[in-house]
Amino acid sequence: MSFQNRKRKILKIVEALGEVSVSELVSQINASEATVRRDLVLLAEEGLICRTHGGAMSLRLMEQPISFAQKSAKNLDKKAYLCSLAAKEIQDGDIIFMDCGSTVFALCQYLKNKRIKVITNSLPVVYELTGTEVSINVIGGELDPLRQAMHGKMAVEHIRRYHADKAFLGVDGVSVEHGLTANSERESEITLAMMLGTKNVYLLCDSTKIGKDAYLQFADLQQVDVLVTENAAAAELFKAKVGRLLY
Amino acid sequence: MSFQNRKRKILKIVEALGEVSVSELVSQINASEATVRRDLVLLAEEGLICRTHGGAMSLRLMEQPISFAQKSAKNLDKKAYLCSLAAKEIQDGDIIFMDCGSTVFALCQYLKNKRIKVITNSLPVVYELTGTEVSINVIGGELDPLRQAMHGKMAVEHIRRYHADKAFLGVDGVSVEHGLTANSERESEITLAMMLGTKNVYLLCDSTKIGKDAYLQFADLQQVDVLVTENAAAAELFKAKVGRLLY
DNA sequence: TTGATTATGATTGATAATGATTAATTTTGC
DNA sequence: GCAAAATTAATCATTATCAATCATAATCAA
Repeated sequence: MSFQNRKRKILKIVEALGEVSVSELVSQINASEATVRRDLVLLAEEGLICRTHGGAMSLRLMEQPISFAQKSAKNLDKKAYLCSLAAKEIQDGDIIFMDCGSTVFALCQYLKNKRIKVITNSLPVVYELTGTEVSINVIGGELDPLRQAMHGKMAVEHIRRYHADKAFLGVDGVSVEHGLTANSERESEITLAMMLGTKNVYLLCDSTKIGKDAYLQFADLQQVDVLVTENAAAAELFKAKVGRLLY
Repeated sequence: MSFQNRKRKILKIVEALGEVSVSELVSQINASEATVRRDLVLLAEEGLICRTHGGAMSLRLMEQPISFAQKSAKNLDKKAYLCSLAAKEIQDGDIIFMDCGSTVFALCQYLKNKRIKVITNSLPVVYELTGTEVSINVIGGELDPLRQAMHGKMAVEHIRRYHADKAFLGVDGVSVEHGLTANSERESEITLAMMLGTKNVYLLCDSTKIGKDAYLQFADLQQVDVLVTENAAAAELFKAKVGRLLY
């Protein structure tokens, strides 16, 4: 079998199983351990798989699910900046949706003295805003313990019942080509429901998310009224696509 | 299994459960204690988890200093006793309502290892049960910052959508003459809604509540299936009025 | 054909990962 | 505050895996 063919097969197997051992590949493909190893090294150099001790892993599995605290610590100054921009758009009396992204969470600190109503499915947001001027409406539903947020059918229905002046939303990726993308279907349902229940959709996006595509496309750029980011250059890419840019 | 994959799994488990023991990880993952420990050390060095004596914690939980457990220290032994009674009534697979009283909150500690679904409007209950075996459904609605619970029309509607096997409820007062009474109208709405959506209504009542009347009567004793208390003498007063006594 | 080149397989010493053991440390119960 | 119990870090032995090397076979050009 040619190298090209083996490479294809190996990639397929790795993607299908997530993780494979060298010996497993040896038995699936008709080749010696030495050959399989050489192939794996080459594939890893091309950045197509992740080499592990004993075999290989798909890159998909490699991206570690970082914790919420970590996520919110990441790019903190970027987030702080774009959140301060976003916060200026919020007036007393506003009713706003906030979803469960870490960027959106960073917005909390700018809201504490505002007399607004926040409707959210994010427990960290709830914790952060309890005991402040903000009045909170918690979106009910099944608790996703990993994301510390409520998801599911009931949550979506809850959102449908309300109408907000503004929605502040996060995504896992946004690009001119593929619009808004997310890694989790359940999470994107929530984000989408909030978009539909709001006059002014604000997308909070630090530049690490821009140009990146996550696995599920769930909305178009046309549905975004204001794109808030900290990177002017990145923002300009979207000039014609979204209602307004804020940076 | 490769280190990468173990790392992923460990992170996932830690994030989902909030806190895990080494032995638990050992049984979930196929590896020795030594290996798990080494992994934990590495993960901790990367700042992805927080190493504890005996296991690991998610960073998220590390940051939450407030333990609602301490808040409800009043009549703790009484409550503990009657909660242990109540907990025995709960089987794996049950779906239960829990309202936002402090007595009901005390029940949490007996539920952590049960494979049940809890539907609740109480944030302390949610916090306490996150990271345990229990699957949680959060009742949405307006957050009452004082009681740390969701109330209002939306919350009542949320409850109406569900049906539970058992409801564990608290009251501010209960007497043979005036039945179940509460100090807060909004809170009693929730309790009542839960009663209506359940086959088996358990009323958790330490003896300080018995014979006492709060300002609003919202339900009759006939609607209570099981009265759980720690005081046998007080309980006997209700013998003819409720379905069953547990003390 | 022949010589060079490449791909592959086999061998082997080196390296890495793991599990068991044990002494040290921390926690817990009194 | 001390002793018992639990947990850990450190060490070592074993095993699995790897990279390097060499040998062989296939491929190709001259």
